[in-house]
Amino acid sequence: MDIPINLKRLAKDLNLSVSTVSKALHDSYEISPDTKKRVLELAKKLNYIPNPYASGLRKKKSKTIAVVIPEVADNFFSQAIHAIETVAQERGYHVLIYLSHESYDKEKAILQDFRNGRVDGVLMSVSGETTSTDHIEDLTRYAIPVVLFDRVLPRSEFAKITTNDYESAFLAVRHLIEAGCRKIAFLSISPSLSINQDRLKGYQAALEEYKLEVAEHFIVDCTHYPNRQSEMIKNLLTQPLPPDGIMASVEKLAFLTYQVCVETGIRIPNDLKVICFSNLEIASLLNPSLTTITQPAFEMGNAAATTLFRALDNKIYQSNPENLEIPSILFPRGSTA
Amino acid sequence: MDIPINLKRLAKDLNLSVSTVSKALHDSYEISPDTKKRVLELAKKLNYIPNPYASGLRKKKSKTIAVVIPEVADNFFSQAIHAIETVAQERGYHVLIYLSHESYDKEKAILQDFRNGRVDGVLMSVSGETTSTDHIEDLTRYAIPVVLFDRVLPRSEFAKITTNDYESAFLAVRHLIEAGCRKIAFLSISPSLSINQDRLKGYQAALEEYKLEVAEHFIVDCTHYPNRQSEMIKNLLTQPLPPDGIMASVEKLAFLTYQVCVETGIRIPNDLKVICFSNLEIASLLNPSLTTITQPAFEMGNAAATTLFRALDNKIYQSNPENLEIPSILFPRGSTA
DNA sequence: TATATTTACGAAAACGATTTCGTGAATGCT
DNA sequence: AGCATTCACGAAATCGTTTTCGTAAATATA
Repeated sequence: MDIPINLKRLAKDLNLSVSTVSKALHDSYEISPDTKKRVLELAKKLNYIPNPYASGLRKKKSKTIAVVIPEVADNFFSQAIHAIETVAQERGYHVLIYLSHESYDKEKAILQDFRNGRVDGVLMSVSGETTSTDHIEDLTRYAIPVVLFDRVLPRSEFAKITTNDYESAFLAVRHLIEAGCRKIAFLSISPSLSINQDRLKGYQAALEEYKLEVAEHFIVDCTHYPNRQSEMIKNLLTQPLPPDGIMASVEKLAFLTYQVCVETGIRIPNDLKVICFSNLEIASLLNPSLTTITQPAFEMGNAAATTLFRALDNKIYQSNPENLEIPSILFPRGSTA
Repeated sequence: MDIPINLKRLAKDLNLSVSTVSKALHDSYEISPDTKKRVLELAKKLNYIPNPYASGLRKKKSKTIAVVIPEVADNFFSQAIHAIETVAQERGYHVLIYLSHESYDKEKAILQDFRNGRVDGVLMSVSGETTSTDHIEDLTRYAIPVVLFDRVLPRSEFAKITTNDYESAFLAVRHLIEAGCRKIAFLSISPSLSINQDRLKGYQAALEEYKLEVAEHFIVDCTHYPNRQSEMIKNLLTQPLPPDGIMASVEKLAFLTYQVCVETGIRIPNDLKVICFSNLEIASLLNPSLTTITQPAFEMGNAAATTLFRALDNKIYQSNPENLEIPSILFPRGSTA
């Protein structure tokens, strides 16, 4: 069993002091070129890796960021993580990942743990239960920058990376209307999230613009009892006056809609047209191909990470928090033909 | 700007020594119940969080594991991460995530960095370029347990969590044969991976069992030039004597096959039947619904994490490394009807 | 030549928590 | 009462790096 190489070991082998070795490795002007060379050579030969806990303790920097998200099962977050990890790796940072499982309490506990130096910064998409910003402000009071992405808290003082949820929803509903829909339902989860409220407002605005009625029972919140979602959609679609268009706020509800339609014999797009926010690359391979509002997941992850690192570079945090909106793109496909 | 609470601060407020406070927080028998209560109350009130870098340095434990995977864009790894994070969270561990981007050099560099205490253990699925085990053995020489999952290195001494790739591939090809296929092609990436070799062997064995010819030009490796994969599949399918069945080793190649078929007018399943290893929940919604060999991604992630924690609990690492095989399940659907 | 400055390094003090060891006071025992 | 334990705590070393400060020797300056 090998024991790790540390500065003391290098110093002893080279007949130097620990401080000299440390300075040499940091290319300090205090150290002669000769000594630097000797040190670097031995360090390389013995494969010296600095102990991150020791230097983290001393420098009060962890070179680590945290990514806190509700779930990873979603395609959006997979792509976002991909982008984030790539940016972090380029900058020599490490990435801790945490799932809040849509629970505010868990999210809060996770953030709590960051207050004593575990991470230098945080990227977060809030849980469906999160409405308060207290737990996040707690962090920023310890000078830990936080960048929210996708699911953000509006009117908060944190940097935010979002997509144009309102406009996208508006355009999506207009797309349904132009395809002939007159009774359009809105499916969502986590109604308290601003992202969902924005989409709902876009939905409502489009209906009003076209003088269509906004019917309360066509706005379906599928948050609770995840195993009853299918049933709720079925009830919606099999009522006496069913909708002829579905706008789903999340991928999963569109898939459930597809399944319910298979079960009940409702034909897409003939009887019902479907559009949803999604990041599925193979939406075009579905039966029928699914019209999506595709969020720029990779770009948003990339922007979030870049913004965070900018905050970490300027020691001054968020004198002027940056809010960035990256537009989604509507891809018309078979489900709204 | 608040400054973090540390033991010194607690000690001062309580008129105690730092060591007494530390012991009280660890419920040491040396400390009186009264003092413990005082300490715990103040710690709670001031929201004391121990500095992980200080205690990590002292205890030589990071309470952190690393997950090293080739890509996260795949559904398999999303689900595996989900399981891993959940297990880790239960046990109070933190999860660092790293992408090797299918590069051996990157994978090696990532593992290098773990040699000085950054993590207590590693979960890994190797890159497509990885054939040597040296960089992993390096880690175990520093008493850092490694559990490989899904893409493992055969005949290595590390704990391994796999699925039954050989049998699954065999059954998949038999399924194609029973559905009427006689000219079955095998699509893969990363041919050097044992996981792919096992699948290939299963494919070959099934063909031999049914006295079908194993044609070299029906074994297509799409590893290089990712943007030529589509072209390679097209060439395969439009040759004079094209295959009537496709067995794809990874999800993505099946999707590309679908797209090529749309372009070329080849009908699935009439002209061509398709089966693939996949973790897509909505395979049944594709056009046509896709027959899959579904890998137990969540279970494998769960098993890998559990195995790693078992190794971390017994200080004795891998006196007898555990190999676990969790079977995949074949779901017959429209693409092989 | 005498003084000032630069060069190149080492000693030691941090960082915050843990742990070993030591010790005065309280308690037990005979 | 006299001795041995136990109790409850504090001092100090330790983990490995970084960084401040101090200082001999070498060089530059007047």
